[in-house]
Amino acid sequence: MPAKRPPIPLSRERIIDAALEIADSQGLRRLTMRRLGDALQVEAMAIYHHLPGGKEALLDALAQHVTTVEVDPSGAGSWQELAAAWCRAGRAALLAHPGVLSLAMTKPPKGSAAATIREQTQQLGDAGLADPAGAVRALRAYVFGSVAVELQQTGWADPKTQPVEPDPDGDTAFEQGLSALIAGLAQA
Amino acid sequence: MPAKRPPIPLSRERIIDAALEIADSQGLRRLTMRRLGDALQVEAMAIYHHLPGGKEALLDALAQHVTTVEVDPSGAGSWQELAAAWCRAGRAALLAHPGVLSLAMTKPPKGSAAATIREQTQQLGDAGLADPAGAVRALRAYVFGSVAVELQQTGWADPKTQPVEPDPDGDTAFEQGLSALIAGLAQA
DNA sequence: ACCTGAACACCGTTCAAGT
DNA sequence: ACCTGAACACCGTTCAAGT
Repeated sequence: MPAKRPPIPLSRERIIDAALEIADSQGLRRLTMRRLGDALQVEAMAIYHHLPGGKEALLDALAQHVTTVEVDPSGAGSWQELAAAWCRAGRAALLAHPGVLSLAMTKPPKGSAAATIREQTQQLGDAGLADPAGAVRALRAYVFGSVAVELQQTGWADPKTQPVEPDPDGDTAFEQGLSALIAGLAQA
Repeated sequence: MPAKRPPIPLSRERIIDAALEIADSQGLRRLTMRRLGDALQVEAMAIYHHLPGGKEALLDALAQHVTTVEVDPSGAGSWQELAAAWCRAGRAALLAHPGVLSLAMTKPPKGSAAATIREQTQQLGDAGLADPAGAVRALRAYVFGSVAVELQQTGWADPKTQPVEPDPDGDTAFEQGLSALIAGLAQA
């Protein structure tokens, strides 16, 4: 008979991971401090010790987690390729955690999420784009929106249990719209 | 002293209007069956009589309300103008009720919302666009996303009380990205 | 037919208390 | 320092009961 395993100490990171798993598999509505405590083998109240802001801070952290992305600009030959790389990375991060998309789109970007936007703007400016701030705004809008539409279309509704299979239709639709938008930005 | 005014009978429409007002002014998190009942001068339980699906049905109805739009195609000379008209109408409907944007983007379109998509696709096909379904998907994505980004930028966060003032920056950013996308669709 | 009151299982969060 | 137990105000929803 195995001994009772010593409890892994709670941490901000473990809390966020467990919360993402619950939101993705059961929907944001079922992400509850008490359920989160259960998943972490701990009373719900213990969470407050590691996340002082309570549930609101947890939701902020989840939004930040799926909107923080890095792209290495050295691989891209033109601002068009660079913009496309940022968009693909952003889409992948959002699709990885469909349960918290609504938070990602709703919460104003803070911390690492805001840093992501600044870096993207900087890189596109360096790559020679005339209005990088406007472009980043348009590209972000497209990424958010296309992921939302894709999840609507694949039938991932909030409380369902469907894992997100990579959707070839979603891929090509995304790439087509993306080329269209980038082509349009080049003419502006 | 005025007499106690006779209670206006409850109706699905009054319920939805009151719910939108609460969500817009106080945030979706504070939209509660009990608070909704208070706003309607009625016990919360009375609502179930008019909205059999309970709160889930209410949220569906709210999403439907802000994603249902009509556009008269006779005013547009080209599919480009027609597409722009649909996008502006869609954006206006979403901006009118910022509190339920996350529902609009998350819930799969049903009923009149689905009908809106079908009609838009039909009209753009009639106007000569080659792949109307793909175009509508890209345009919807852009509208959803740009409204989300605009609301993030104007600082409308879920629980705040800010009314949505028309944002000239949002207007021009929207129009610029929109022209870019439509121009790109023309080349596809 | 339409609304209410009481009840149930469940929330988020506090606070004092344990170790 | 880190976690627990009990408590409080508040949820969504049911069901029998009122009118």
